Amino acid sequence: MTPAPKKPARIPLTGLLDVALESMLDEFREELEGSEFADLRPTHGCVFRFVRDHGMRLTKLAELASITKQSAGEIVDDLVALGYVKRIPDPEDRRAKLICLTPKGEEAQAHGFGLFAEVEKRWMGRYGREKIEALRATLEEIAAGERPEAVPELERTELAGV
Amino acid sequence: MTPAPKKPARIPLTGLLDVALESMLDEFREELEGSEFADLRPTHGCVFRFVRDHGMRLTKLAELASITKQSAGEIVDDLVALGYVKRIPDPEDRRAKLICLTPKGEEAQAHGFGLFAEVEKRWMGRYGREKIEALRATLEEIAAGERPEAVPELERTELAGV
DNA sequence: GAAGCCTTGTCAGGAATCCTTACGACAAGG
DNA sequence: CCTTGTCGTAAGGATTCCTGACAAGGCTTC
Repeated sequence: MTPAPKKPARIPLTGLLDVALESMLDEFREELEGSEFADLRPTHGCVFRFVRDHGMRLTKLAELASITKQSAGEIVDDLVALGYVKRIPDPEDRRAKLICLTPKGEEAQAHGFGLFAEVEKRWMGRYGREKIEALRATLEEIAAGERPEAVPELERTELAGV
Repeated sequence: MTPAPKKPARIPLTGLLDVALESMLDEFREELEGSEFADLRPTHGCVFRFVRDHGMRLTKLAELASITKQSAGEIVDDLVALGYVKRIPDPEDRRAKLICLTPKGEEAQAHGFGLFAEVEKRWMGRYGREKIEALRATLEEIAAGERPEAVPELERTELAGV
């Protein structure tokens, strides 16, 4: 009588990934709401996620974020208006502009990364440090395998490890 | 010389979850495109994800999918027009209707679940059976902890296991 | 260096998705 | 009944993202 009466019908992994992702983002957004960067909307995240110190071209950002240049342009327009990013001419190509974080933008990025780290630590307390670390390790491997260009941080780490 | 020159700055778990989720969905959608159910759009997924044999009310579906009743209604309208679902009066409440899968809808759901199982098996070959199984186990625990109502399959499994 | 072609970013228009507000129909408790 | 709340729907709007087209600048080839 132990086995289930019907086939178990495993829930798709995508459903589990989605629940985990959305739950984590909910915690993040709630905390961001209460911060001094409450004027940032979810859409703006792709910029803070991908743009680093040296700046990035719009086309590259759009490619990484898997959106069109037009959409990326609108998002950047917003962030420029809010004072988080600026466009500077690309010294290597007079057509292009580098999207750079302003000091305010860098503060926001650091704050956001800090919030994410807090949420992860909280989940470690909730589900076990080792499980979350194993989860991260596996996900890093998957991300590096499926979409390495979207996780440049990992490449550096890999290089350091080799 | 082993430690990194700068702080590692861990990539947020949300970014990793996002890459894994989108990669998996990409594989799924590509295969769905080539199937007989190519007229299904990503938005329609929430219905097949949550509606089971006995049917479900619109309000409940909207709550599970974290969207408004109006949005859910539009999606259901679409699927009714495509012949995947039907609305039947709820015998327990004359205001309500139960959203049920038609035979075609059940075929599509089974096909979709099969595709997801295939993708997962493929990832097992790519990243190791044990890692993917551990990933699933941890994600199931997280999903049950963060949003149990969105993964009813797990409740049943838990009950059977207890 | 001129012609042709590619890339960069932008503009214009539209499609898709989801929301807020409001409402009629029905249910449940007094 | 009458009030209150829930179920589903209608109408209109906001957001997000897309397709198509374009000028400006770079790149290749002759």
